[in-house]
Amino acid sequence: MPTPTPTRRTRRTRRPPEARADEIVQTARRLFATRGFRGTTVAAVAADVGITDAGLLHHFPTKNALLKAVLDHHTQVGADQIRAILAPQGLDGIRGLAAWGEVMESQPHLLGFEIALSSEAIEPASDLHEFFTARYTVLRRWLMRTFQQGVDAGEIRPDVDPAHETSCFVALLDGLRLQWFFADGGVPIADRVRTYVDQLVARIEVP
Amino acid sequence: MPTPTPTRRTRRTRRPPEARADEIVQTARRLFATRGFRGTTVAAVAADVGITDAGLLHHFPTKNALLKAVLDHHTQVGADQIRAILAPQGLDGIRGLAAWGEVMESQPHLLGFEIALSSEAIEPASDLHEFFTARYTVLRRWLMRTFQQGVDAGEIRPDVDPAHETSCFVALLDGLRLQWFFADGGVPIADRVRTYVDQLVARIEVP
DNA sequence: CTCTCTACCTAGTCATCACTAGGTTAGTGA
DNA sequence: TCACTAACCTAGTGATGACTAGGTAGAGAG
Repeated sequence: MPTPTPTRRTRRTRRPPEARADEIVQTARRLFATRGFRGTTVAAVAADVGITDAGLLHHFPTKNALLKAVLDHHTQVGADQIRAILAPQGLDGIRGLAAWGEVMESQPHLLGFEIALSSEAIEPASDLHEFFTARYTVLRRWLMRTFQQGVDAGEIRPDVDPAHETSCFVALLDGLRLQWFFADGGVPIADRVRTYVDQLVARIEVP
Repeated sequence: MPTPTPTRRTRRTRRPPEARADEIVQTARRLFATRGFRGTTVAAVAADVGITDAGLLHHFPTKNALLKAVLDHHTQVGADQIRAILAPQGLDGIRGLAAWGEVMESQPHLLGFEIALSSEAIEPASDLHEFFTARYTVLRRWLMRTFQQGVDAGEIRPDVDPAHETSCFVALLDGLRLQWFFADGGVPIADRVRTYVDQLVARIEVP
């Protein structure tokens, strides 16, 4: 038995930096989603991409820089989705929320990502805290505006409280996300959201 | 300058093992709530108690043993609360859920605990995953039974789906917990829960 | 073909942290 | 008062993981 695991010395596949950086961010997002930020090692991300940890740190100088890039990417994607769903105004916008559950179900890794990171974002000092705070603020502002449009247009009862409805709907989404992971047998997120929105519309629309 | 930091050699305060173990579990729960399990070191818990890490490991042989003790304690306390709130049967049990928000608001450290640990519970292998799964199962079973009692007693409309209402209520609680930490200015959890339950009761009760 | 630039590697360093071996002293019971 | 148990301590060990210094080779420019 000669050399143990010869491993075909240095089969390097060199890639343009931008493409490699994208690949790293995608992989990191996937691993963060299952093991969290602290629970994911730089080496693990690098191995999944097919390079070494030192190789990865050539693209992102520190682990925190990688986190920042992942959060930026995530924010970008999330904002696009929010915009798409909340494009219609007023009550139609609210009706459109029924589709949100399907969006969530189609991207389970995305669900894990936010759960995994939310815990590490509790201490107010962290980058993560800022990220989550910003995300909530944006989402709530969009939703509240949509409710308010409906009220102003006379489609929604004037006694409906946009702040309350917004809080509850966002809470529903976050809570269902958790159940997706922990309830045995799985929770039909899309069904739950659709039914909730149906009941919501029935309750708030002007007859 | 002789000895640096003399630190009053060995001011040992020795305590009976049971009292010390309790103290350690309480402290660990508090630290887990802000930094998570991975983010909390054994030494940090020990220092907060006033002993060394080795001293702590005399009471709990490994960090995982400590986690298990904390989870057991948490489960005990949580189960007592669930039982107390869901003591009334049927529609009255549902009406009683309005008080849940106040219970949550009165124990913010308890909120953090579950958020902090839920993220590390995503991977199905961990002790934590089992803990959360069990917790959800118990809570859902209690709630579904209460809804079903109401339907059977003719207090709740027969077309109400207990599984759906249960999912949504639990999701609301979990989601509000998150908002408690991330929404600027804070979310009035108790108000949100009470209003939600009022609307729920109005929607499902037989006229 | 050669030159150069840089993506990537090898081989470390250093800090952190769970855990251990063995000593020390505070209480407790006789 | 005198052991004796055990709740602590000191001082490690080894594993892990972020990050670094300096070398190597792939690929486009000329």
